[in-house]
Amino acid sequence: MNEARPVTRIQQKNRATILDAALDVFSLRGFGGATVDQIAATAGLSKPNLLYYFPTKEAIYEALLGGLLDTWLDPLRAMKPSGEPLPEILAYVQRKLEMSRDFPRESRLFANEIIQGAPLIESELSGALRSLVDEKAEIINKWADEGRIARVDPHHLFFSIWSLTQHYADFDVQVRAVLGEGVDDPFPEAEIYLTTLFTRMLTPS
Amino acid sequence: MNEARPVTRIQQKNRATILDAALDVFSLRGFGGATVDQIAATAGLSKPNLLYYFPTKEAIYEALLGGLLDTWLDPLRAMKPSGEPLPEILAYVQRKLEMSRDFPRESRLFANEIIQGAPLIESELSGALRSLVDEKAEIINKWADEGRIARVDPHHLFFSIWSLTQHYADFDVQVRAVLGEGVDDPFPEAEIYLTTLFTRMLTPS
DNA sequence: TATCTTTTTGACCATATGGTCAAAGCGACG
DNA sequence: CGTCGCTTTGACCATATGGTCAAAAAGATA
Repeated sequence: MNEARPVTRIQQKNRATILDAALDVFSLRGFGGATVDQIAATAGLSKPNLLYYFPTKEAIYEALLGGLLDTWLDPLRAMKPSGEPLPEILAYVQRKLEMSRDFPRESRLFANEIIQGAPLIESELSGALRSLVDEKAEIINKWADEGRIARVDPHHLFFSIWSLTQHYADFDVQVRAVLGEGVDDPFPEAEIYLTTLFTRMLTPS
Repeated sequence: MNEARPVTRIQQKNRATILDAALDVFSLRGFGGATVDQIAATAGLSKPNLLYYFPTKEAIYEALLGGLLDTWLDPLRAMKPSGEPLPEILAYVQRKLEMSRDFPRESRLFANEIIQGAPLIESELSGALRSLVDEKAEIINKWADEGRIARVDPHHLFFSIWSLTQHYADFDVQVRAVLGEGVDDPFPEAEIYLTTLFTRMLTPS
């Protein structure tokens, strides 16, 4: 019973290679726009060989998306009611911004999925995501009750954190086009700006 | 020389129908994921008939995208240096939010294009878009110089306006999933939240 | 080295897809 | 009513695409 899946070295390596290549392709073209041949070529494998590791194109996509939402929410999970309100929130913003900087492909994959109606993860959105957000929204409300931050709609606060941080990954091309050649890394300025924004908005008057 | 294109009633109607159907399909599936058959079916036309009005799938896509950026920027153009700073900016935010509410498909089409690297409009991004933004950034800076708003990075200010407002169109599914069944229109609350956010951030301390 | 399992591949298949074309249908106008 | 130009369509085509399969190649194991 020990080897239901005989995960060999080769399998581990090739699965990882395939998923990495698929992330490249899916995040750039979306599910429908991606082809198995493109993924196989990017991975440096023949198409039948790729299909030896994953039975279908859907299976690759699902493997990528599975757990992505979880990873995406880890920074929010880390927001503790015991901490100081503003630093906790700013830390969350910063972690999300770091994810946009370090994992832009994952962000774009996620964005693509949502824009296209989240056919695969809608249940998770209204399940796990929603309950986590509701739970954390309570914390925000409690902090506001205590006068430790200004009162804001907690759900829209989270929306704003998501959109502001993910924008730098998803709309990277636009950001760079607008900032021009002179700016090769928008993230340091983004961090300053977002810190200012949330500090000013949440500091009790 | 009056009728280089003999735009008949039928042509006008069918072109409009096709573009509307194409907007449905492209905004939901992206360029690569959309098929001519889907568009034709949505438009209620046969495929050859559709291709009588637009020579290729690309042509339909380009027709949709052409001018979309322009329309998208109109609210920004309306921001006048002669007005009161905060109301001008809040009006811009509100107009953008209204566009997300009233034209979500256009917003998603645009988002798809950018996420996928903006192959078609990158030149416009670093051309027309960039110069308009630079011009309006000057105004923001001037207002800050005069102490009429708090100082912020104007480019990132625009990024934040775009991302916050478009989020409600592009990530609509997620927004609704998180807010739950009880909320059928997130926009009124969004407007309040965004007004609060930008007011608090931009009001001079 | 011989054997057994895992991995890789060339050849192949059915269907989907973007696009063409000649011919038929239709509507305005003299 | 007949003609002429615009519109529509069924049939068709080449290529792309997701996926299969039997057999060869390459490891692992004894």
